[in-house]
Amino acid sequence: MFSKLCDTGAMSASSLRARVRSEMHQEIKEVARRHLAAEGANLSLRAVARDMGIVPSALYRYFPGRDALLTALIVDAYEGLGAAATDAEAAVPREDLRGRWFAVCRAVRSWALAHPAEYGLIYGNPVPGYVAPQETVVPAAKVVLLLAAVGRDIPGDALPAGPPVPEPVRADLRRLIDERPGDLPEERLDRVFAAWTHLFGLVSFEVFGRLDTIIVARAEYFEHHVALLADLAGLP
Amino acid sequence: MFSKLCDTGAMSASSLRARVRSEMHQEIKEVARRHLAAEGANLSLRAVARDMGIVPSALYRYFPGRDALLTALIVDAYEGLGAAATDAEAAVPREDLRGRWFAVCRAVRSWALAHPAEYGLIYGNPVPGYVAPQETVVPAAKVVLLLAAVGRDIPGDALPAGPPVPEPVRADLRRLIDERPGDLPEERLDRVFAAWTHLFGLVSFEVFGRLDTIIVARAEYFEHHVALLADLAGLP
DNA sequence: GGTCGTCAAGAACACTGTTCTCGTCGAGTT
DNA sequence: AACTCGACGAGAACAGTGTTCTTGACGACC
Repeated sequence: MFSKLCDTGAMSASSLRARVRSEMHQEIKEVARRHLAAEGANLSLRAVARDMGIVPSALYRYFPGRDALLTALIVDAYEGLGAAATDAEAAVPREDLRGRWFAVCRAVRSWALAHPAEYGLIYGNPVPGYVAPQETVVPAAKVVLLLAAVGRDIPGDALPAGPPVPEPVRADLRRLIDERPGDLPEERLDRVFAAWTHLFGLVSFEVFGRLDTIIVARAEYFEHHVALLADLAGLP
Repeated sequence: MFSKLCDTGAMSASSLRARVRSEMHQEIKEVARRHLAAEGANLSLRAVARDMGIVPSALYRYFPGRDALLTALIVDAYEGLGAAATDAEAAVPREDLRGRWFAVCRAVRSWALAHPAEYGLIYGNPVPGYVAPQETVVPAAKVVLLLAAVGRDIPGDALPAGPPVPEPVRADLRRLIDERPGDLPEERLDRVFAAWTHLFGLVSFEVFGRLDTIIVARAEYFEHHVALLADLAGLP
C-alpha cells in the first residue's frame, strides 16, 4: 500500500518516516550545493556520499541518479532566485514603479553573487544530455514576469523613441500577451524583454568574471545600467 | 640540442617533423571539437583517442592533459569568433557606421549559432578549476574593441538622453580609454559596453535555448534589438 | 508473530584522467 | 656507417567516477 494513503490512525508514525526522508533529501541537496560551490559544475556523487558518511549507492534511495540530483538543485535555484526577486519586489510600495524595477534587478544580482555556482547551473552552459523538465519553466519565468508586471503598471503608452517592432516579433509578443492575463502593449513588452536580456547579460558577465579586469566599480556600474534600461522601458 | 635551433641544412626534415606534429595537434582538436558538439562540455580524452585509433596515453605527447586541450579549444574559439567579427566588419565601407555595427553583431550571432558548443565553452559557465590563461584575454576582447572602434568613428558627441554616468564608473572608463589609443568620450564607451553586454545576453539566451518557447522569429528579434542598441549607442 | 517494504552496505562493472614503463624507429652526431 | 638520443605509440596500472545488483537488518503493518 502507499503509505501516503494510510489513514489518521498510524499517520504520525508514517509521516515521521516521510519527514526523515524529506530531511535526508534536503541534507543531500545541501551537501551537494556545498560541493557545487567549491568544485564547480562537475558534481561527484561519491564525494557527496563521503561527506555524509554513507556509501554512494545509498544515495540512490533518494535520487534516481546524478542527473536527478542536479535537476533538483536546478529547480531549487530557480525557486530561490524567483523568491528573492519576488520578496524584494513585494516590499516596495505598488506605486513606486521605478523602485519595484530596481528591487527586482538588485535582487537578481545579489542572489547571483551570493550563489554563483547555482546561478551558473541555471544561466550558464546547459548541461549535455539534460533537457529542462516541465517543472523548471514556471520558476524560470518568474523574473521576467515580475519585470512585465511592473511594465504593465506604467500608466499610458508613452515610450522613448526607437525602431519599430517588426511584424513577426509583434506576432510572438501578441501570442505571449494573449497567453497571460496581462494586457500591456506589445512595444512595452518588447522593451521589457530587452531589459530582461540585458539584466541577465549584466549579471552573467559579472558572476562569470568577465568584468574582473575592466570594471572595478561593479555595483555602480550595475545600478547605472539598470537605470538606463528602466528609461528604455519607459519607467518614469 | 633543440631541433628548433638547427641550421638550414637539415631544416626541411626537422620542419617536416614539426609539421606532422602540428597536424596531429590540429587533428586532435578537430576530433575534440566534434565530440564537444555531440556530447557537451564533458570532453572525454579516451573517446577522442578512440576516434583517432590511438591509445589514450598517446595524446599526452601533444597535450599535457585534458585542461590543456580544453584551453587550446577555448583559445581557438575566441580567435574564431574574433576573426568572424573582424572579417564581417572589414567588409563594410568605413563610413557606413551602422552597417559596421550590424556586421559585428550579426557575425557574433552567426558564429555562435554555427558553433554552439564552442560558444558555450567561452561564454557559458567557467569550468571549475580553470583560470583563463593570458593568451585568451586579447582574442576575448576583440568583439568589444570592434564595437568601440565603430563608436569612436561616430562624429560629434551626441547621444540619446539617459541617466548620468556615476563618477566611479567614469573613472573605470577613463582608465580603459587611457590604456588604449582610442579617444572616444566616456559616455559613448558606456553605451558601447551596454550594447556589448546586451549583445552577448541576446546571443546567449538564443544559443542556450532560453528563447525556444517564447520567440519563434529569432532572426527578426535579434535584428530589432540590435537596432535598439545601435540607437542607444548614438549611431545615426 | 509473521510479512513486507525501506534502508544501508558492499561488491561489481564499465568508464574516466593520468602516469609509468617498455620497445621501436628515425634523425643528428661522430 | 655505427651510435646515440629524442620522440613516439602501446600497454599496463592506479585512483577515481556513475550505476547496478545482491545481501542483511530493522521497523511498520496485517
